[in-house]
Amino acid sequence: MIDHAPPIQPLPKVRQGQQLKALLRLRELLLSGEVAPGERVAEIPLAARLAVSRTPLRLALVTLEHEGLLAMLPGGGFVVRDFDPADIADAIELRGVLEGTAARLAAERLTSPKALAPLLASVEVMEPLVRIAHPGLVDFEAYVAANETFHARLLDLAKSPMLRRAMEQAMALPFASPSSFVLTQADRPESREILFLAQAQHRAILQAIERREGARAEALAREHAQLAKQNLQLALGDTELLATVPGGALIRRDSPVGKRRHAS
Amino acid sequence: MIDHAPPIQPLPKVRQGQQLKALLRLRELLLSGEVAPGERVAEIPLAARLAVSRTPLRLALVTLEHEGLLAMLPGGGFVVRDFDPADIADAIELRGVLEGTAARLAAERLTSPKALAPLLASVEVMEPLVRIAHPGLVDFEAYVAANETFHARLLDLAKSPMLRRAMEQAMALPFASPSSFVLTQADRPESREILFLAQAQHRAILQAIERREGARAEALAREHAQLAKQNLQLALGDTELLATVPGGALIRRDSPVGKRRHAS
DNA sequence: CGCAGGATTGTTGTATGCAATTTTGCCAAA
DNA sequence: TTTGGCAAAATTGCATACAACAATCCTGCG
Repeated sequence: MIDHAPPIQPLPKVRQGQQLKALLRLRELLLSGEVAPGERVAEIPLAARLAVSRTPLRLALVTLEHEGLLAMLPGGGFVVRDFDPADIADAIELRGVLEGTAARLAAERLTSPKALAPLLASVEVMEPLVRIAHPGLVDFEAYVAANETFHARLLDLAKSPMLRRAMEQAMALPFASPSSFVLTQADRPESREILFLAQAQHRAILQAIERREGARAEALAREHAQLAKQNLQLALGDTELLATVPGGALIRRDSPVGKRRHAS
Repeated sequence: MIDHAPPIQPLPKVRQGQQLKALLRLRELLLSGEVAPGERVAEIPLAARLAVSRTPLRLALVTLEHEGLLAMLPGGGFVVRDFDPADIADAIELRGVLEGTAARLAAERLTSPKALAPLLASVEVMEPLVRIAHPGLVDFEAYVAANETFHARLLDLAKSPMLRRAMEQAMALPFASPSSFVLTQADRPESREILFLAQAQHRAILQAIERREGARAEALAREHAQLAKQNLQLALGDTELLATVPGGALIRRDSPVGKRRHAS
């Protein structure tokens, strides 16, 4: 029994020690909005807050700048970035393009139908969860997990370290992640229908890859991402909903009631 | 006077001082191969060589890791990465996909024909340079400059900061840059023909955007990138040629004599 | 002679002190 | 009241010292 395709180059992109602590805690602070967008990130108090010294903190700052959550200031130092709805939409569009490419490459580079087993497995996990006839509430947690697995396996099938890098970079912004807006419809009555549509697309993508129909696979994966964009539009109208999405605190809605800009 | 404009738009992604010096010099050392692929990067001697201290050097190391030129080691520290032909091909493919998206967005988001002026200007600069009837040698330097301008203006027209980010990341690998393999054909007799073809694609992309034919613009931009892939194949067979391309020292050819591994 | 254990050396990760530059606050002058 | 400039304060950037960790080599024992 062979675990499927191992990574070609096991690159340990993982920091360790204080630097990792700073990175994780600060990222959490940013995504939760505890350190607000527009706010200048002061190193010394932040280092104290994170219980690390300035040196590893500074490394983490540079990393987060590359991830896109921070921006450099002309005079030095960093600010917390924010994103307007157009940015979010473009981020999702971009993910769609990259996933489309992954799907196409998966189709073009498929060697044996057996290689599709992991992808198929994730699809089959989701299948019963989205059945419209299925009684009770949707198990969103299980769906999200399987959904992310699906997208991860799809990326595996593309067999392209370069594409993987690009995808990781694109999904560093949390609201660009495949499942980011799934939970926004947890309470909506039509949620099951939407998930059913998404699942239909999953199956279609799988089929297209299996038949080596690269162009179709690409188009389907792109359209799949449009679903997220649609959910974004819904969420933008509902402040509470927006607060539940991962990086929701970073989304700037152009003055719904009044412009609020507070430092700390 | 709190008449603040909200935009944090102007992102000065520019380092300064010692950090910048370390970044530029080290990047140069990496691209030229003076610090060879596979080699572990020792901080202390390198700091001495670059005439900076370890602190700014370390920041530069993290940056270069994000750019993809370095990789972290499990025990700590960094190695110089290398890339096999399949990686290069995928990098070019990826650039094609992103530029295709830029072209499509440019078409979809075009407001006025006047906005095309900068793109048109760069096309017209190249026009006389590639005329087959044109006497004398091709002015490659001028062509490369105008070509890069073309691709930069195209990215402008997409009006998408997110796409810009992705593109910058993808082109951090120098051989993925639009002009990287142009110079490899400087001596070839058919160079003018190839450049003429490329220019025809430039014109076609411009026209498609002008007519707001997004799908066509995307397909053309993708095909345009295929030209670079073709030049890559040529360069892979010629060691001397490969040495002239920007990041050529980073390309690993599995065996000296014409061994080519098909990436599919 | 081989292997294991330990000391030693070299390297990276972290902390802190210092210098330089930017920002801020204040006061004076138009 | 506004503006210009100057000084003080705070913050970033840099350098170095120290600590922890890993690899290596030597030595002693089996």
